[in-house]
Amino acid sequence: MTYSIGQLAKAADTGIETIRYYERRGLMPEPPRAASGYRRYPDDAAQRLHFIRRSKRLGFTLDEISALLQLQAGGQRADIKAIAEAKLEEIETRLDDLQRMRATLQDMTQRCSGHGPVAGCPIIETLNDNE
Amino acid sequence: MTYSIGQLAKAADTGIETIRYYERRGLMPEPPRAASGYRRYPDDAAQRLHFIRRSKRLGFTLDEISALLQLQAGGQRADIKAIAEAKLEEIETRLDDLQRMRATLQDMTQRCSGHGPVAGCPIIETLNDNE
DNA sequence: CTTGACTCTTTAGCCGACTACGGACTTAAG
DNA sequence: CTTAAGTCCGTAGTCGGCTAAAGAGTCAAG
Repeated sequence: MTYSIGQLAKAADTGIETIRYYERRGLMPEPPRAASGYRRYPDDAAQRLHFIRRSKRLGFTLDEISALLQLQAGGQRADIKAIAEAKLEEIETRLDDLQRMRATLQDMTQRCSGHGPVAGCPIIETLNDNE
Repeated sequence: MTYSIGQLAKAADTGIETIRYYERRGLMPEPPRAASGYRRYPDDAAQRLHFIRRSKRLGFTLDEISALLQLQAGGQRADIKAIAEAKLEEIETRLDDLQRMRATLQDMTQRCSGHGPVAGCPIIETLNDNE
């Protein structure tokens, strides 16, 4: 069984343009074509596309996903793990940043009554504090 | 005392180009010019730029910062608070997303020995799982 | 057979926030 | 006075990941 690009898109919940974009980027291999020039995707294309989408949801960039796909086709487990660990660290850094931002925003909104004029508003005052 | 654009940039730890960009965007008012055409910033320009940078670090977009600056110059505290609360929610959503990503990445990296061939690597297997 | 949905390619645009470039002029330090 | 550093302006490029549009050809249902 083969998929048209539209069927494949539906199966992976992406857009057609996205699939063609992945092809241009080298993430999806060029599929065989029908006589008309239409792409005819074999079964494993869906699997590959799912891999890409799932990796993306975990925060991997398309370049990183490229690397993962190449390693999947023949690489060392250590290399895969290294990429995942690097991503984990990256996400933890972003979490730390966001948690700090949240703390400040929480503090600001709690201290602001939400009534009256802007003069003396704790939020504005906090934003005006240098450092 | 006045600042040249370079001095102002240094004071707020930004680039000169950034300041001119903020001017084009309407975040920084157009300063008076010397006879040569050079920008001469009054003292309060530094304050305003600090406000912008600090807001940015908290996750506000330049458009949101525009709104905050306008409210600062004459608005209701409720409007300020609404913007801050919206940003807080946005950040909490992003935190939730990242925490889910972290959990999956942690699980994957812990289950992967990091030794041997890719075949059977838990990370790859997880990425291949549909849904 | 018709018609509407699908697909093709190439090229360009979008988001946000800068950042760079080039060529000319001005200022500050020595 | 010299010279290096600063500044001017306008335009265009960057990053990542799509997304759109135009215009033509193709497929599937009725």
